[in-house]
Amino acid sequence: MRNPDRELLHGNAETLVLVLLAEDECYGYQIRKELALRSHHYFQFAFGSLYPLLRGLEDRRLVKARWIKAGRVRERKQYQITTLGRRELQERKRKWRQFAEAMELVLSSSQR
Amino acid sequence: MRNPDRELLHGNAETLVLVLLAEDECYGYQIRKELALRSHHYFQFAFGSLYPLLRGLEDRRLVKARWIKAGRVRERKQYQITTLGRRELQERKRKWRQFAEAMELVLSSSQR
DNA sequence: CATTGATATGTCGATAGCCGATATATCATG
DNA sequence: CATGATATATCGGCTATCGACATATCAATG
Repeated sequence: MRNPDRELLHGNAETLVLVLLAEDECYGYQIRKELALRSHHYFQFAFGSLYPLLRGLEDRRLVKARWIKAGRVRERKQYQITTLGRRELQERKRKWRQFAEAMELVLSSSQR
Repeated sequence: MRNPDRELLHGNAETLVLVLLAEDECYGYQIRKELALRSHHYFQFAFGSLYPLLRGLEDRRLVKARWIKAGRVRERKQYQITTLGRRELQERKRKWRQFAEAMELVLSSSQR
């Protein structure tokens, strides 16, 4: 990806993808563009991260996929979030905020 | 560690340790306790993470260490942050907040 | 008509960071 | 005398992310 700090992304990449899919169905390439847009170009997912990640979500039934061919030979694989995926997203959002809160507690404790 | 979500910690463990050392010198076991305290028991570093991490900071000259023997045979290894370490901490804090901001941008974008 | 860049999906091996298990040793408490 | 807290350390394993590579189409530019 050329994500500015790849270690920080750890465990959050799937969350970000699920956020988009909770809104509307998307295909891989589009997800990448949309995440870049919404994060003011902070997130720039590597394809080597994105496609295996989507496969993982599919295997765990958090999303389901179908191929769309709109005149092109190389089709798009469109993903839709499942009910299970929505539940997972809620849980992940909660955990992220909990983590971020704990981080801020420590980071701000030393500024006295 | 039994950290609630170990993936989320990725890349931030060193930052948390540096925060404490920027305030006052500490030894490993103490750092673990203090981080638990300040994060309302969210962070519970594993020793298998903590000691190699401290060694890494030492190797990169972000901290320096000395052995303290206060009557005990098993001594404490006390760490002090260096000037280089303080610079690194500022940079890491900045990057963390940048990352957290990008996360929130995406997470909140779907709540319309 | 040829080249370039954007679109589009995918695999594979490498890397990095954190953890569990294990080892060792002292000291205070009950 | 046993247990739990204190204290440091190593080693192998896991998992998420990434870089490099492969493949293919289509639109625009010169």
